[in-house]
Order: sequence, then C-alpha cells, then structure tokens
Amino acid sequence: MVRRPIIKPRKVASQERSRATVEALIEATARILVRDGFERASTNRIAELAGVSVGSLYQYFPGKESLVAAVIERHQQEIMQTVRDELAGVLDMPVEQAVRKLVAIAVKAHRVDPKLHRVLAEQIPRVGKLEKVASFNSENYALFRTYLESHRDELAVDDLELASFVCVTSIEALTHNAVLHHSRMLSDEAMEALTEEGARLVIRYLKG
Amino acid sequence: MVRRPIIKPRKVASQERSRATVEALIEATARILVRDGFERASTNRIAELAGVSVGSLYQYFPGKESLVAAVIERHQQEIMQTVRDELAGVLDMPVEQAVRKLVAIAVKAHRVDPKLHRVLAEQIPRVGKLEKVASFNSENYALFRTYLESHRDELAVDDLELASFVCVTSIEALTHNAVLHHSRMLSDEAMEALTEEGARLVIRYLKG
Amino acid sequence: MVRRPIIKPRKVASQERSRATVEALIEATARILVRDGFERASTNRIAELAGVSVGSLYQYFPGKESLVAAVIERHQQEIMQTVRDELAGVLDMPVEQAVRKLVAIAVKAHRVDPKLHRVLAEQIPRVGKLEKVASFNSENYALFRTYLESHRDELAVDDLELASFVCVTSIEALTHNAVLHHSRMLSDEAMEALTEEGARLVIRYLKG
Amino acid sequence: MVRRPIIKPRKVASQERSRATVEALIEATARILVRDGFERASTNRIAELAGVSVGSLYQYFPGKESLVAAVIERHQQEIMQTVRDELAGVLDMPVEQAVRKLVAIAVKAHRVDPKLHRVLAEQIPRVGKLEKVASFNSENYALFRTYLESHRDELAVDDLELASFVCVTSIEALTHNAVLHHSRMLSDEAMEALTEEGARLVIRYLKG
DNA sequence: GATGAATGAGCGTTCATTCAT
DNA sequence: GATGAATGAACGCTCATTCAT
Repeated sequence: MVRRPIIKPRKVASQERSRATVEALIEATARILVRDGFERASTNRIAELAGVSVGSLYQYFPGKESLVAAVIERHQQEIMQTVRDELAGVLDMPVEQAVRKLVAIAVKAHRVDPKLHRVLAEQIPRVGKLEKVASFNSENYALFRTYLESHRDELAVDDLELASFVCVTSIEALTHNAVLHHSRMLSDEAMEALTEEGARLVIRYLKG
Repeated sequence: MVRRPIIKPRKVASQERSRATVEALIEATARILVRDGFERASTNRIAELAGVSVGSLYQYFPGKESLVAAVIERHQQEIMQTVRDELAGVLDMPVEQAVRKLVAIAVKAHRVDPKLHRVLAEQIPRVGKLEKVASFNSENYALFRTYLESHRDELAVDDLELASFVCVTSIEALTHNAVLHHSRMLSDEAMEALTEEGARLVIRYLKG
Repeated sequence: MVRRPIIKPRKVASQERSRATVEALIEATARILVRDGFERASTNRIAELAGVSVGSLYQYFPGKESLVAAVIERHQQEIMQTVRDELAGVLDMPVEQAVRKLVAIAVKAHRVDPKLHRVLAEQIPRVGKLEKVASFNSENYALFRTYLESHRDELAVDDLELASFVCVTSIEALTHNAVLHHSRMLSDEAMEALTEEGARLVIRYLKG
Repeated sequence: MVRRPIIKPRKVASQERSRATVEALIEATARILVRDGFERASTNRIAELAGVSVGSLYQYFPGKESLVAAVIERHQQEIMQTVRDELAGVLDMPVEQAVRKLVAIAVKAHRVDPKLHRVLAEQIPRVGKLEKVASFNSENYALFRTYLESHRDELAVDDLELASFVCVTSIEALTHNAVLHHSRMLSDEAMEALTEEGARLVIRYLKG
C-alpha cells in the first residue's frame, strides 16, 4: 500500500486552487455562451458565475478572447477524445466499413455538447486569436490521410492529400448541417439515413 | 382628354435621393465589414463612411442588424445572379458535364466579392434577425433538385431530396473551404484540380 | 333668406386651411400626449398624426414647447368656458349655496378631458414657455374675489385677497387630488361626499 | 473563547467608498435638478458633477429614474425628519393650538431646500418608477388622523378619514402655493398672515 | 406654402479592463 | 494572490430642427 503523505506540499495546494479557478472560469464561460450568447457574454458576468472576482479572471486570462479560446480548445479536446476513443480498429477495416464508422464518429462528435457546439459555430467571430477555430481541426485530416495511405491499393483516387480534403470536408459539412440546421431531421431513422447517404457519397468516391 | 406632361413627375428626384442614401449605406456597411470586421462595424462609423448622418441611417434601417441583413441579401442576390446566368443549358447536359459545370459555377459564385463572403461566413453571429441567414440559400437546393428529377433514370440514388442535400452541401463546403481557407490552393491549376475532384465526388455518388 | 355667395374668396379658403392645419396639429399633440406621454411626444410623430409634414408644423409653431403650450391654452379655454357656463346666477346666491355650486363647478372642470388634464398636470415640465401653466388660472381668483366682494357683509374674513387665495387654492387642491389620485373614490356617492366636505370647509371658513 | 480583534473589519473601508460614491451621485443629481432642471439632467452630467464615472453611476443606480427617485426619497426623509422633530407635544395640544403648530410645521417643511422642492413638484414626470411619488407622503395623513382621533370629541366633523384628507390636502396646497408661486409673499409678516389664515381655515372646519 | 430627407448633438447604457486596497 | 469599485471610450439610438426641392 502506498503511504499517503500527511500533509500535502503547499505549492500543490495552491496549484490545485489555481487549476480549479481556471476550470471554473472556462466552465462559466461555456455556460454563459450557451445561456446568453457570445455578444452578451461579459467578463464581469463570467467572473460572477465562476464565483471569482473580475480581477482574478484577468490574473488567469489576458482577456475575453482567451477565455473563449480556452472554451473552444476544451471543446475540441473533448471531441477529439471522443474521436480517438472510437477510432480503435478502424485502420484495419475495409473501406466500406471504415467510412461508415467514420461518418458515425463524425455524427457522434457533433453531439458532444451540441448547444455549445452551435454557439461556437454560429456566434464566435473568427477574428484575432479566435481565427484558428477551424470547423474540424487538422488532426482529422491527418488521421484520415493515414487511413487512406494504408489502404491505397483499394482506392480509385490519385492524390491522397486532395482526397482527404474532399472526404473530411464533405463529411464534416453534411454532419454539421444535419445536426445544426435540420434538427427536426434528428429522428433516429432520418439520422441513420443521412449517415448512410454520407457514407455512400464517400465510399463511391473512394472506390470509383 | 387630359394632356399628359412630357416630363416625368417631380417626386422621382427625391425618391432617387432616398435610393442613393440607402445604396450608400449598404455599400458602406459592406466595406466596413470587410475592412474592420463585424464587431467594429458601428452604426456611426457606417453612416460616416456612407457620407450620411446617423439619423438618416435610422430613417431607413431599424438598426445594425438590418443593415447587415441588407448586405447579405444583396450579396446573395449577386451570387444567385451569377448562378442563374451560368445555368443556361445545364438542364439538358448529361450528368457528368452538368456536375462539372455546377461545381465550376459554385467556385465562380464564391469568387463574387470573396472578402465579403468570408466576413459574412465567419463573423456574422447567427442570432436575431440574422439567424435565418443561410450560407447557400434554398434556391440552390431547388435548382439542383430540378436537375436530378429530370435526369432521374441516369442516377443511382433513390431519395432525390436527400441526394440534393448531400450534393449541394458537399459542393458548397468544398468550394467554401477551398476558396476561403486554403488561399494558397488558388493557383489556377490547383483550383482546377479541386473542381475536378469535387465533380468526381458528386458524379460517382450520383452514378453509383 | 340670406343669399349665399357662389364662390368664397380665396383668402378665406387658405385662411381656413391654415386654421384647419393648426387645429389638426393641436389635436394631434393632445392625442399623443394622452397616448404616449410627454417624453415620447415627438414633433415628427405629431406631424404624422396630424397628417401634415414636419416642415408645415414648424411653419405654424416655432417648436415643440409652443405646441404643448397651445394644447394647454386650448384645454384651459375649454375649462374656463365650462366654468363660465355654469357660473350664471352664482353671484346672487347666498354663500352656502354659492360655495356648493362653485365646488361642483370645480369638479366638473376637472372632468373636461381628464386624461389630458392628468398628463398636463403630471408630465409637463413647468419650464420656459410652459412655466405659466398654473393649476388654476388667475381668472378664477378674480371671479371668486368678485363674489366675495359683493357678499362682504355675510363674511367673517377680513382680507378678501387672502381669502380668495385660500379658498381657490383649497378647492382646486381637493378637487385635483380627488379626481386624479383617488380615482377609485369616483363612485358618485364618494364624490358627492367629497364635494360636500370641500364646500363645508370653505363655508365654515368664510362664515366663521 | 476567540479573542476579538480591537480594530474593525477591513471591509468597512471599501463600503465607505461605495457609500461616498452613492452620496455624491444623489447630491449631484439634486444639484443638477436645481441648476439645470429635470430635462437637462443627464446621467453623464450627473456623474461628471459627482466626480465619478458613468460606469460607477450605473453600478449603483439602474438609470436616471432611480437617481431622481433617490433624491426624492432623501428630500422626503429630510422633510419628515423636520416634521417629526417639531411634532413633539402636538398630540396633547387643543385643536386651535395644534392646527396653528401644524400649519407652521408645513411651512417650515416646505422651506427645506425649496428650490429642489420646486423642481420636484414642477418638473418630474409622474411616469414609470416616478409615478408613485407623492408631494406629501402618506405618513402625514396618518399623523394627522391620529391627532383627530384622540381629539374626536372636540370636533364637528363625522368622517375622520375624509377630514384628514381635506385638512392635509388644503394645508399642503396653501403652503406649497405660498412658498413656491408667490415668493413676494414671503415677507415674514405676509407669511405669518398666511399661516394664520390657513390655520383659521382648518380650525373653523374642524370646530364647526 | 408644403414637403420630407437630412442633420448631428446628445442621450442612456454597456463592458473590457485597471488598480488601490 | 484576490478583490471589486472605478473607469471611460464607445455603442445604439432619438428627435428637435433645417432646408433644398
């Protein structure tokens, strides 16, 4: 059995407190973005909801933009975690099966905190520090590219770079539109139909 | 019989003045959106750039949102005019040729004032009056759907509604990403390659 | 039978038109004051409701204040007409009867367009041209004073000037408060009780 | 037992700062009302005169109306303090003496910052939050009523409620008009005459 | 005279950010 | 470090008034 230290070193305690404050601020920002929208999300309100003074907010974040950037960062990490979790085994699947799986993953990824996702997609001005908020980050391209490379012989496409761009962009757009703009479509069967159709698009493209 | 005056009624003069003011305001809004971004586009600045007083601005537009909405409206009209101009004859083309043409049109459409297009896509908060602003309006679905219907026998898809959604969304996303986010790609040959690849995606999907 | 002129002189016609415009503007001002309150009563809105251009408004009235002043003037004329109409014979009445009649008149006067009366009393800033808006104009003092003088022997007061001030002020205040602030009191019997009590106040004062 | 620190808690300092700011704002509002009138009293001007930023103003007051309401509140408190200070012993006085005292009190009350009193009476639109602002608050009715009840047998009036209304309204109106509109009357002797006459009005009414 | 488009000072208000405590 | 009162530039918007037509 591991011996537990009776007292924790002070530094750690304060570090933990810092982390907790930072967490609280990011969480508060996310909640306010969802509740009030970007334009009404003020630093004072965020600090208040986080149970922290505005002064402290500025101790940890240089400004509003950073706060929002951190929310985006965290959201993308969560999405990528979901993606990575689901990705196991895909590399070994044949194209048809793999693509179906990938589309399903994309849908699932869009359903991680969809309200926040929507605000981030629709209300955040892609300007300054926030410019980097790509719809689907570059890791996806890399992952998909890797798959294509290891299945190159089954494919009817020449330029894998281009093909990755085409596939990832299409899947992302279909999923995004479906989830955000056609929420009525979200009956399970409609969603399945769409998933299937998206997969068909990509499969036919890749296999010629 | 009453003799009709040869000259036009007087009122036209002042109507023209109004029209000019409205035009100037919309144009100024567009220019400021491009130059300064949405967040820095204030009614006072817009009025100033339009060479008009704020008061006049509010005589014609109930607020900033309306102004931006008018800019979007105008931009979409211009795009749709481009699309309609190019569309002649497409209905009678075979699928391969038609799709190539359509993708080319989409690219061309995205090159109508691409800086403005980018701001509209990236910085306009989809909130309030601006909520219903679609990147690609529904007319496109309708046009594409019409094509699919009249070529139904050549196609390997069942649900034309769904197929329209899939195709239009994909083409739009590819074009959008290509034109806006990968400006390096904009060498003519790269663009041609992309156009070709987008067309291939859709053609293979439709023809099975 | 009086011979009617076949055509009216042009001057009269235009004078009538002017009068009609002025009337319309005053009426519109009164209606807007009642409907929207003083602060929201703008010259543009007044002109619009009057069916006249703002320009014309300024042809007849030098500014907003004048318009409001005209409304007050008109309202006071109407009140004084009511007062004068009812006043016949009061001069010859004995004090008790006369005072009762006068209080009744005051109540009646407060019921000429009570909504307008209320706005004028509560929302018009007594400043500039509008300063002269006395609650009850000086004609009342004069009329009452005249009565007191011609009944001097029946009275137990020395200074008739002072007595007029005391009586007119009291009656006016009682009536005003009753009509404006205690509108629930306006059941006929409550109002009668108040009238009677006001009369009693003044009668006892005057008769000692 | 925990030893109590001799010095006061630290927070008092900042609380005092807040209090000072609030005080300064109310005082500045009062001064601007007197100096410039209600219509020219803008939040920016008030803040400036208070030596405080507009932001601070809005930290403590939700808007201009609240500021004015606070001024009215404070003014009424001062008046009521004056009234209460003078009221000692009145309850035990006989009617004649009591009424004379009460009228004198009313006059004195109207001389607490009469310029401010005038602005509040003449320029404040009785609208919104300011609607319920009475010139003379209901405490006066209560106080007077209490006196009447404890001297009921000396009185020639039936309905004490009604009598209170009649007396308080009359005294208030006489005092108000005398102090505010007939400033010439303010020679000491004229004022005394008026006080006496007001007292006479009420005494005769109450004693029959 | 009549029109109504145009004006622009000025209003009430918000909010990212600072800094004395 | 933490606090929160204070800041003030800047915003969206109104409206009495003017003046070219």
